[in-house]
Amino acid sequence: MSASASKVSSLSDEQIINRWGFDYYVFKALSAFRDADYTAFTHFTSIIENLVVRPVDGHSDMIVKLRCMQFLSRINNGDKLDLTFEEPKTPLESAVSVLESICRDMSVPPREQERVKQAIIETLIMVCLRSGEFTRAEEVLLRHFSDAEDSAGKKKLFESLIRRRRSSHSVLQLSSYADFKQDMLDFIERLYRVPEPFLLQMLKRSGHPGVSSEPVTSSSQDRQKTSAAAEHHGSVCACLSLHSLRQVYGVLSERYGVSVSFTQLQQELEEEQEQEESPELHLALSETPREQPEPPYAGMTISRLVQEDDSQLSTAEEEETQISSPHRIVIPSGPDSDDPEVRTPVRRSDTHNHSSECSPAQICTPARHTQKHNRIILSSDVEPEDHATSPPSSRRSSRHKQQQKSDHSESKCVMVEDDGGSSAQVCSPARPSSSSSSPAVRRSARDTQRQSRIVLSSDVEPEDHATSPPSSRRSSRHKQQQKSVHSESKCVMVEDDGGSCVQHSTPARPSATDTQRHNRSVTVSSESEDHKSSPATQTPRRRSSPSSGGAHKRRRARWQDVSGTHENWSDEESLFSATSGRSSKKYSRKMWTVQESEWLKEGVRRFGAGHWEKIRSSFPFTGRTAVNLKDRWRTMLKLRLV
DNA sequence: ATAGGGTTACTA
DNA sequence: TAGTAACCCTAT
Repeated sequence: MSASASKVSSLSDEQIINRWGFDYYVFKALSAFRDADYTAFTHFTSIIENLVVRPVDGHSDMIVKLRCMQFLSRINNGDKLDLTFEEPKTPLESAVSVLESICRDMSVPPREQERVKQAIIETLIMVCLRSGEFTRAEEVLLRHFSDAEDSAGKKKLFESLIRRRRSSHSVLQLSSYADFKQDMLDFIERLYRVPEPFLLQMLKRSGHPGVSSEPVTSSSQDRQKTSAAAEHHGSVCACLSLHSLRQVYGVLSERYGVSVSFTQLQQELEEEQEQEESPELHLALSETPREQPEPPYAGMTISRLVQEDDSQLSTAEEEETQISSPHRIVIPSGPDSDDPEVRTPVRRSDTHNHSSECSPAQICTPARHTQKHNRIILSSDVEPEDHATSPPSSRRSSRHKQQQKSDHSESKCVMVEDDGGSSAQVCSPARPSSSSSSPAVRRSARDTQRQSRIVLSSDVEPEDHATSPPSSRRSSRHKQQQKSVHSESKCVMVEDDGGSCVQHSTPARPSATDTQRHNRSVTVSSESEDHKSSPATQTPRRRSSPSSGGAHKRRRARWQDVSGTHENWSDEESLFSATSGRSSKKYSRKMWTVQESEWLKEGVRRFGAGHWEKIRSSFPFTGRTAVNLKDRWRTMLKLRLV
């Protein structure tokens, strides 16, 4: 098939299915929020967080959804002043940052943007006042409060309350935080109507009773049912009537502007069948391939988008299994189907994934169909997850010193990564100096994220505000760094049959497993954070400020109790969750990915070295500060990577 | 916000 | 324990 088809096939089953799950849980999270079931909302965002650490078929609308989730998470926790998503900001200040990101990527009328921002700021001030945090309220007032005339009155009022240290006033009682939350949700929903997720549509089509088709507004009970049903449905064998399929296709193609007719697809499938002798019907959506530039994030795995760590080392892991066992979904002809059951095993492509793609939102980020990337396989024999197959522990390939002449090979590596071939150039459009703009999906310092996990999974536990920054810890003076090292970064590329490449960059580590994988023609996804994080697991040691250490450890332990899988979390895990208290001083290193380095290079090329903040905000860096960028650039220079 | 020196985390 | 990338701190 066409190039698009090969792209499709380059997606792993996990990526595709995770995408479905992602869409579904975003949908659920919004429903829960709408229903004021904030506990459920937190649960769903938690699931999403977990999900996006895995490889996911990431499209630009995924970023939009993630931002919406981030925004709502911050809003949701906005009345808890002791939490932070990005230090040292309060949740609502973080919400403003996310809002700015959202507004950059989607066309939001300036007025609306201003209104929402103002609502957030006012609420924040009220929250501060109610909790007696007058100084903070004053800070916020001075820093953020609109100077618009129509808010002058409010400003005066707040000023007066602050001056008089009044934490109760009729104004403060007037608006409830719950209303505010719903207002923010309305804003998000007006901006971006999340389409019904593919999984729900399939469930509905399958004739499963009790599936609500309403968009985001149905009750959470309904949704619970749906969810249960979906689970039930998950690995069940099903048959899809051609009629149903046609219906679904009709709806979806219309909604998402797919111009290929069902019949065309069938023909294509037949041809394909002939060629492949596959027992399955392969409906590759041959929507006219769009040659336009791909959406900034298209083709990236979300793990890349979120973690950006994939290229550090390729652990490959479970991907091994997917080749041999494609997941297949077979949809039963539902009770409502009056068609004679057509058991033609069907393999078809995509539409589903796009179920969310071309939503009505006015996404400026070139959100486009990327149908080519996905396919749905409808057939029999379901093979439930083998992801469990855990990876070998030794993950890093041994250092291949001097393996490369240096520079050249490095840059090559960069080009190959990512199934979609999305490399550095795929960055979001440079936005001329929106300086204060908050980063895309960016999170705060690492260890705080770790904490936030805990907060998420076991209810807020505000503490260690006291954590005082360590006073100068300089003492033992290290020796001077030596110049040396030219060829530190190695790039080993492994290409599998599918053409996907693995690269091991920089600290190359033991690669026995890689070779094996290679030999076995395994698609090795570039994500890898999970395993690499083992070092992180070794609990950052030293450099602890005495005051924070205890609490920190406690929380860690607690988290580990809860999940037992802490090891598998990346440093960058926390998308939506907040952390309580200020930073502890420990950190664990997060190596730079090739992708990030490429962004950096591109940024420097575009804006020049030294404009770190501008660069940072122009690319989807996550968890990187301008200083980080500067340091990385310094390292790259040292290593002559640029 | 950035530059540059110092420190820490992590690997071999 | 050395080497080093990533990170932190602080002066500007």
